[in-house]
Amino acid sequence: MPELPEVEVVRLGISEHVVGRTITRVEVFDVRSVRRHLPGPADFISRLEGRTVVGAARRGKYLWMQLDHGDAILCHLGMSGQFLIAAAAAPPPRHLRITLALDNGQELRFADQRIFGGMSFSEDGAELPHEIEHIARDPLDPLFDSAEFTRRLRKRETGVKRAILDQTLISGVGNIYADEALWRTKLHYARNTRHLKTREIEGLLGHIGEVMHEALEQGGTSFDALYVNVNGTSGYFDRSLQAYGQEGKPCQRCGTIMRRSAFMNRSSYWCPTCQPRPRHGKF
DNA sequence: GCTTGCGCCTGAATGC
DNA sequence: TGCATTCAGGCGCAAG
Repeated sequence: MPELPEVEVVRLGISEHVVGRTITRVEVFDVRSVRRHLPGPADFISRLEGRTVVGAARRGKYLWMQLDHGDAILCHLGMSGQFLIAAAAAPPPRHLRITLALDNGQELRFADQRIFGGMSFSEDGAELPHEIEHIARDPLDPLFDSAEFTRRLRKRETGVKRAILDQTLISGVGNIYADEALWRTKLHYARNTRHLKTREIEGLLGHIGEVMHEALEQGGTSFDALYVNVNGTSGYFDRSLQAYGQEGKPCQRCGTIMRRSAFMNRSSYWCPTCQPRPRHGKF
């Protein structure tokens, strides 16, 4: 499950291995991986062949390869997407969906088991693809505006976790890091956004950034010439999670048994002592 | 305009 | 053993 730090690692890998190269040939092995490209796979292929990649950019979990003449290839890893760099002669990985052959004998390969991810061509999208103009800046973005986030959060009438998972308010926060940041801030996921104290919002923002920076430090060196990114599971997931997946284990802060609750067709993990459930109508 | 829940996907894990 | 069901989650979209 790639979270924002893993996507940033992928972006760095593409910067190093793909930028400056020209795409000589494109193969689409599963049309569902280009379903966001509405004109279809044939158009996708014809738009890319012969183009040169001049940069790699990211907003939230979206990343795009900037092309010559101001266009872009917009990419999302979804749940299981991976980019790999390999020699053209190397055996294809499992779940290979798209191959971009480069002018140095290597290929950029997109593998994606569950096909939640994909690629599309974005005309004039080099600066910011119009398809993702609605996506808010992410906490690693130097232009992220904390005051604006606080103002917009307060206008919401919903649970705090639901809000931080909303990509139009703040991007790049997934289910796992949301639980981690809420645990660190000692906030229950259902706390009402409208009644959060300023210091609670500031604390939450600080902890979101903290979680992401820690993951980035751990995952930032995990690619080499063979793998742009091994996959979404950096060592961070195994060693450093203090909330997500910890149901039935003692809270690492107070020892209370951690709980899991159904939330938006998935799960929320929380400590009943550190993150007390809001009383109805009170919070 | 804002909030909420569904559907897309596969394969590992679980249940019978 | 084998088949069926459940679960995981990011995001767009439609409905409320």
